Amino acid sequence: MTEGHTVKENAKERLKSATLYEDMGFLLTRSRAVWVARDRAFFAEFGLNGRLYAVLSLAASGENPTQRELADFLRLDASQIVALIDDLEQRGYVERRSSPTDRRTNIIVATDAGRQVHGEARAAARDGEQSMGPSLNAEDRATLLALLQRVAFEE
Amino acid sequence: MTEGHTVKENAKERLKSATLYEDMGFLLTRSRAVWVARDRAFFAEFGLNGRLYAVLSLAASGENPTQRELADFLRLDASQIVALIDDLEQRGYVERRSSPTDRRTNIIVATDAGRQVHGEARAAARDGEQSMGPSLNAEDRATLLALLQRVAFEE
DNA sequence: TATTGTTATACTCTATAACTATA
DNA sequence: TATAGTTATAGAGTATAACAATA
Repeated sequence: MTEGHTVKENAKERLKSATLYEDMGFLLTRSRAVWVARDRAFFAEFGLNGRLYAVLSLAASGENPTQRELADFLRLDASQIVALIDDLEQRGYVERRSSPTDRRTNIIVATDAGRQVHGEARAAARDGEQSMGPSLNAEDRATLLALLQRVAFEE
Repeated sequence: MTEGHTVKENAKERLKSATLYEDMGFLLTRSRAVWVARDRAFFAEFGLNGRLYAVLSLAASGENPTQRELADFLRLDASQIVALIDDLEQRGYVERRSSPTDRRTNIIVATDAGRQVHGEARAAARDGEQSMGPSLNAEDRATLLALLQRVAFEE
């Protein structure tokens, strides 16, 4: 039993000698999976997931994004934004406001309820990161954030 | 036209003021999407995708992993490993060898052809990163890699 | 009893194409 | 002609449950 556990952990360490352990694509994939699996629990408390949270966050930013701008920023197809907005709108968290200058475009803004939920979900995720997150100090965290911002928005 | 492009880019910059731009989960998700979209072209040349490449890479590592060990290292369910190995085995890139000490377990090893393809795919991805990748210098890249290794394997 | 590999299933995410109404 | 939003569809990725063989 304890031996089994030890063997399994040793295997995990052993495989770190593989070239894959230096592969950026693999590390980004595994890091993201670990991170969102933890976030999921905190967001589920508010009926949200990562994508709904992201849209709500931008809607609550005060920048009045259009659906197209949401799609570009989140790197999702415009068709996916439709379903996400539909969902949040039905719950009364965001509103579609037609632009006064271009009747094709919708401006997405968070309602009071939407801002409230976003604030609570954000706090829950932040607290969760502190209690269960990786052992990154403030400096490491800021460094990682800055590097990811460059990779994420290079295209 | 050029104005439209400018407006769109400004919107993207404008939304960076949102709290989401500091959100680790979002940045990991977007970084991964950007990275694997680029990798996809290089891997497709060899009939591979990110997950097949990862399994092949571990099979070619010389560490003789079992299917269970592959699942743990890649953070995939054991049932997903079955299909990936089936695929690679049919192409003659890996073999299932039953363990001499435990008849339940399969040890996965790359064939000569598998090692060959893995080497070529790895070189193509590396070259592609240099020509199309983010403007990270060697130090930034190493820093990012080390931080991601910690996040990816914290659990 | 517990673990390895396996099959099956459902759900989410992602990628594409085509349509409409406006510009 | 081009763009914003929408609908539809198929494929890839992910999460769970259950089973047979073996430990």
